[in-house]
Amino acid sequence: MKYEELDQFIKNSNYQYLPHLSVDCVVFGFHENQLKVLLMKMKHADKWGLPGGFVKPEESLETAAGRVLQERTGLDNIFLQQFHVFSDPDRSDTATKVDFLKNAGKAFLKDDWFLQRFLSVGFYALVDFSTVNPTPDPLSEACAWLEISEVKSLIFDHNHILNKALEVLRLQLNYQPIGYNLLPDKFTMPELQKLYETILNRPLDRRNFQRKILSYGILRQLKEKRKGVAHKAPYLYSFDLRKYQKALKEGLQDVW
Amino acid sequence: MKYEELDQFIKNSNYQYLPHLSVDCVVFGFHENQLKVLLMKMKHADKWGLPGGFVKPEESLETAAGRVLQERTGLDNIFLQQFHVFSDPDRSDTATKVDFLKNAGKAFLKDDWFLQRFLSVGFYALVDFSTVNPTPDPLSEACAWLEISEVKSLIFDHNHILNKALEVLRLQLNYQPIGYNLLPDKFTMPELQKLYETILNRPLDRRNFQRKILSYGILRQLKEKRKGVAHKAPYLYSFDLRKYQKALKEGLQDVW
DNA sequence: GCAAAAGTGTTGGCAATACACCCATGC
DNA sequence: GCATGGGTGTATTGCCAACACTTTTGC
Repeated sequence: MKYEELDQFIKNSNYQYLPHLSVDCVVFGFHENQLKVLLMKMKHADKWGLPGGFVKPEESLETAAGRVLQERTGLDNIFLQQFHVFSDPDRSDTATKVDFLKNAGKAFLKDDWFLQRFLSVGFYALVDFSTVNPTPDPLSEACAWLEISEVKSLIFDHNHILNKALEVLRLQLNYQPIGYNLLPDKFTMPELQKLYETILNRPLDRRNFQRKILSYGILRQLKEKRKGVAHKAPYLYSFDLRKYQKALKEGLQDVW
Repeated sequence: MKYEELDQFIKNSNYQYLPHLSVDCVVFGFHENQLKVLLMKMKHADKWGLPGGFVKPEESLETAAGRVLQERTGLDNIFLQQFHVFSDPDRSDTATKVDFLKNAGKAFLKDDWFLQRFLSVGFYALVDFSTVNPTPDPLSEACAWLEISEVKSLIFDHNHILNKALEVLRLQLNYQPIGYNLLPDKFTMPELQKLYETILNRPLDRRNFQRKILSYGILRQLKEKRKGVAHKAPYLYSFDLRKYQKALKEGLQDVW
């Protein structure tokens, strides 16, 4: 990433974006039976952080988050869900930011746009791992998928944001279908089960899982089977998108 | 409300508060078997709206919402839950605000603080109706409880905010206990049931309701009964606060 | 004694759990 | 042919929904 780009970014921020406000995205992907999250290696700081960005004067938060993720993944129409605003006045400590500017060899003013207090709106995104093209932004030097349990200390309160996203995701599993955004078009029942097990971090019974997930009526069993695999070939499934959307809207089940 | 107060408010806003950002609160109360919401009659506009306010430079959103509600209800330590950020660029149309300033007999500048675009963080609050002392703010001339189904057209996107709050409340009923914040310390089983029925807008079976709610283990049956009522005297109950809090944290039940 | 509200109990059906057997494939 | 993973079936359990009878109180 070129010096001029970062320079440009910092210089233009204060009139390109709304002050005090950012969006941070927890992008979940599923690969080799692991739940992964997209992280950025920050420049001039030996830390990783969530992909994030700022909000333009005419954008909704959803548009802003979508734009940020389009830039970081190359994907349009990502499944995005706002889940919490992080507004602790001390959430992004100034020291870290001052260090960043210093290490970047930049002079800074006491009321630099970049140094102001930020509230951040957390979004989580579910994406098909295989279609993502991770791309760093002006503030970061690398961009990569990390396995959830291997994520160490992140910048600012990003660990907190990530944990909250996971918590919300697990909760939503109870009343929303999941998988359409995380899996390829065709997938097998064991793959879908692994996804659930990975998110819940707990094994599920094969047979009961199948019965339950089929009872939601959102799956279509295809005629084909997965080819070229060891052992018995599993059937391929795809989501019945209409019924899936309906389930998303109306919820899967109610207690009351 | 005196002219000077509104004048003062508008003049001071731009350095007292963060720009572009507001909080709006949907305050639910329960009275005479009805679900009520606290609304404000806006000055110089023949419309009602949600109690709201702005965020000071050193406040978290939760602190800001708590402060606003303390002023509007007289209560401290209100049960507050942030539920969504409303960020449509057109959510608060400028025309309405210009009208407001005109009707208030105020000159206004094109880049008036008050006329800028606002994102609003929605909070919902659950309060004990009987302890609230509704108090207008500088922008409103009255403050009153309205029955949910009798709420007409509100200012800006406040109907949308209210509906979203209701939706979230109904959803949370499925995995969180409710009632501690909405009912007096002692209450009867039929009263608690009416609360649930009112929120869900649907009748429930007496006997099944009792079994289910008791199975959560968050209620304590008291020795006393409600006195001075017609017909058979119902038992009084109170929440076991420790178990109630535990249920709030851990959730009532999981599908997976 | 009658109406209205509240306390308590029973039953049938469905759904979640736990578990077992058979089938296909690679080595 | 054996280990591994996948497809399918069943029996038991427990919970939920529907429903009935009894008790208390005011009039």
